[in-house]
Amino acid sequence: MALKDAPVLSHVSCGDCPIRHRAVCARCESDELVALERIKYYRSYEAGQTVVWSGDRMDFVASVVTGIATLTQTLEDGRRQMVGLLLPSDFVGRPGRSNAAYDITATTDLVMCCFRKKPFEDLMAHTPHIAQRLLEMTLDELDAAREWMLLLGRKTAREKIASLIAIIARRDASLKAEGRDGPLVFDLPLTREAMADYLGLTLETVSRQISALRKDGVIVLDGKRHVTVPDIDRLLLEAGDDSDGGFIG
Amino acid sequence: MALKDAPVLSHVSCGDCPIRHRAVCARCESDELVALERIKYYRSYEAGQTVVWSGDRMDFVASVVTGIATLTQTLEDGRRQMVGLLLPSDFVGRPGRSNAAYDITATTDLVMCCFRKKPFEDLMAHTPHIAQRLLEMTLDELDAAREWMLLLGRKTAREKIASLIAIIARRDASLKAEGRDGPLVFDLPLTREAMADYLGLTLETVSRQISALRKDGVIVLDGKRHVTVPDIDRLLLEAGDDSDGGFIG
DNA sequence: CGGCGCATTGATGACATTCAAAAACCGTGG
DNA sequence: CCACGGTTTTTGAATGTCATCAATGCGCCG
Repeated sequence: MALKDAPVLSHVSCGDCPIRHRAVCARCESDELVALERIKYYRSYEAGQTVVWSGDRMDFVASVVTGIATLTQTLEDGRRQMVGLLLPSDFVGRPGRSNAAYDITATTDLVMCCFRKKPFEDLMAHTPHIAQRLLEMTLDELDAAREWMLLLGRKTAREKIASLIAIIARRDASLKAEGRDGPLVFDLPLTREAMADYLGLTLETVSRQISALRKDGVIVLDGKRHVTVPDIDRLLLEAGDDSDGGFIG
Repeated sequence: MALKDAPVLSHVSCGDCPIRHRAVCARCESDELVALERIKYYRSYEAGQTVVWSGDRMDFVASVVTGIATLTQTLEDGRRQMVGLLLPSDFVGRPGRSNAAYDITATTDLVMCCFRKKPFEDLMAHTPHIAQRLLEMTLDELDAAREWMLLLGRKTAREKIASLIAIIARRDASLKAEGRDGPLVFDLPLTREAMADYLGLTLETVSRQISALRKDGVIVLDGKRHVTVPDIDRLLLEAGDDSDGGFIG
């Protein structure tokens, strides 16, 4: 288990950072990195902990180093919708805004590399490489949000589940950089309830559709969380996406 | 055929541009504006025309000057979801990408201020004010997309319609900068079908819910498109949003 | 073992979709 | 001015998908 006794990690050199090449600092030269290094600090959260509540003052921005966090919105009567799934290297918070717009929750044990907002903004003004990278990341997130909107607005429950499993499978494969084909094997990092919040469904429907995909042989389950995808193309077909599961040039 | 007599508008000075203070050029100094002015050109499209198809090569970026355009995604079987609603001053296209990710359609007559991508990217590299503004606009769009995700995933048909009308009403009021209260009056700039694509509904459901809101006195219709909102708070209540309809500090 | 959290399964019903038809609207041309 | 055809919108009835309510099962830890 994770961070029992280390709410703040010891200082890790940026050169050794696992997200060095993907995070907001990806494009920085070594002198820029030194400046970032000077103002950074780590925070960790246990699975289930809330990082900030929507509307609360938030005096820092951060990169996810390890673990997974979610952004969610809530209607007064309790209906919840996840609007962001933050994986390692993703950026948290918004320069130029002082209060959080969403609830941020750690769904696994989580470590973030934080910068107090003011110093970060000042640094950004002098460091185009940071602003450039942040723009690029934000545009990617916008694309992801739009893909997600298609899912929420137009896909069936079964397609939603298949899509989510495909997304997780793809991410996992890219991380492990596995051999091209052969069955994919991974763990679902989300509870049924979190999946429901992601997909705009109830947890019962999520459970039913997962069972259905299992029954039809699209996925194989070992326990609640451990998944094998024997045929990724079959899964993508079920997801209803454009043939290729495709990316843009 | 398309653009009867004005495929390219006469050159308008940036100083006189109606979106000068809100578009991607908003922060530019006069010398920066000159550089932009040198590479800009206008294009117009008639209502209903497609600007580009998803996947097509797109060698320019642009700002909407007047009119409304939409971004939509389509599943193979024809299900469509709008993922962006582009109003005057909104930015179209993505620096660093050569092909369109979405269908872009003019839903009204449309004028755009275009920049060929390469010169724009070069200019952006030397002009932090443009990149800064673009980042800010992209972050705003991301927030809007997330609000939209909540709508798509969790709101009922009636709430979706009320939300859309509220969004249009708010935008319209901010444009006309009207007296605080008193009934709001405006036109819906979208067909029932476009609303359905926006909201993840069928056009029949859109029609039914609009009728229901009319029957309940939440809105007053004059013809198909002309709307009066006698009580904006009532409408916001129907939209199911956070009490204030609110913004973040 | 017993209790707690998470997940599955079942029965029922509400809400939105689908299919179908009628009505209202718009521009055109007589 | 009105008639006409095409398009958009409204309305109706039947169907289906997913939500809701409720009970049961599973795994884990004290």
